[in-house]
Amino acid sequence: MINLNGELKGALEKNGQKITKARTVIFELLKKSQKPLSAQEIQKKFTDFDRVTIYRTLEQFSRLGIVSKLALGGDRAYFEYAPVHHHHIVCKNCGTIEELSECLAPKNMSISKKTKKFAKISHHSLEFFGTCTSCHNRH
Amino acid sequence: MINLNGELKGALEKNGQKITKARTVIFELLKKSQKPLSAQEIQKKFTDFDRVTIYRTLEQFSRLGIVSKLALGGDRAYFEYAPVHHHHIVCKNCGTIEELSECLAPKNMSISKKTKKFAKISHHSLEFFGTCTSCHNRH
DNA sequence: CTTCCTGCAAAATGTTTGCATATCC
DNA sequence: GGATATGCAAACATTTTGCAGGAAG
Repeated sequence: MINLNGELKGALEKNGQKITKARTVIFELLKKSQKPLSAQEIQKKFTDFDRVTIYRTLEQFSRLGIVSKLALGGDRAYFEYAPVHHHHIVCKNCGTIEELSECLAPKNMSISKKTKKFAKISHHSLEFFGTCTSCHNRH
Repeated sequence: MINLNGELKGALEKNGQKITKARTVIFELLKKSQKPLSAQEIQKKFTDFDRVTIYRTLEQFSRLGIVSKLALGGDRAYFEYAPVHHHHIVCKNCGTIEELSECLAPKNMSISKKTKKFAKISHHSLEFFGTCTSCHNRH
């Protein structure tokens, strides 16, 4: 927690927003997590913060572009610190999420050529679904 | 509506489930739609069906594999009749959805080689986001 | 006439908003 | 001290569940 926060501090100050306990610890948690986290998972770690604070913080981080918000097919949103864009595999059975290293999707440019109705492509989401080994073995 | 329903009829009968008005018209609507529809959009077309019936029907179709359920980043689910797998572009501003013709994602097999934790990959979701021409022009 | 479906009411879940108080700078 | 954050309560939106009456085969 020493000064891993330069990045966060910069993004917040640029917008006249304050460095608070909640923002710092939530950012740290996302940064060290090996997988995307939902608001509830974060809340479970920090029961002393109200869930509203967690939602507001995550939304803000996503707005500032310091974390990404993912739609992984379930009923809730996931957030991850992802300086390098990548994809995920989600277990249909237990929800386990694994990250895949590099971006495997076609370039936005090649998509622009295929659309009639869009002026600009800004990003994409590529997620895989399947069965993780432990659910698979457990039959 | 004459006999476009062979497909639906077969899938329902195989599972001892009944062919009803709601199922028939919702299936027809999805089949002729050029884009994925949400439960609310369907309800708006068929105000005489309860929204619960619409949710149950869509969930059933998705379970039977005759429609696909999509997570397009918003807060609700979308459903489409998609005998041929494809992707979409969604306008970040107005939500307009355009279909892209073919599948552009890497083959599941090539993904299997990249994961340590998964025994099987069953499907994927690839969606693009951007600004549609009409939102772009409207500034 | 039995089984499955639908509507209604109610609940569950995830997320957002309003406002008074607390915290940051 | 002034601006921004937080907690609490309440609202909201989407989706799910329970149950009694209705339609399908």
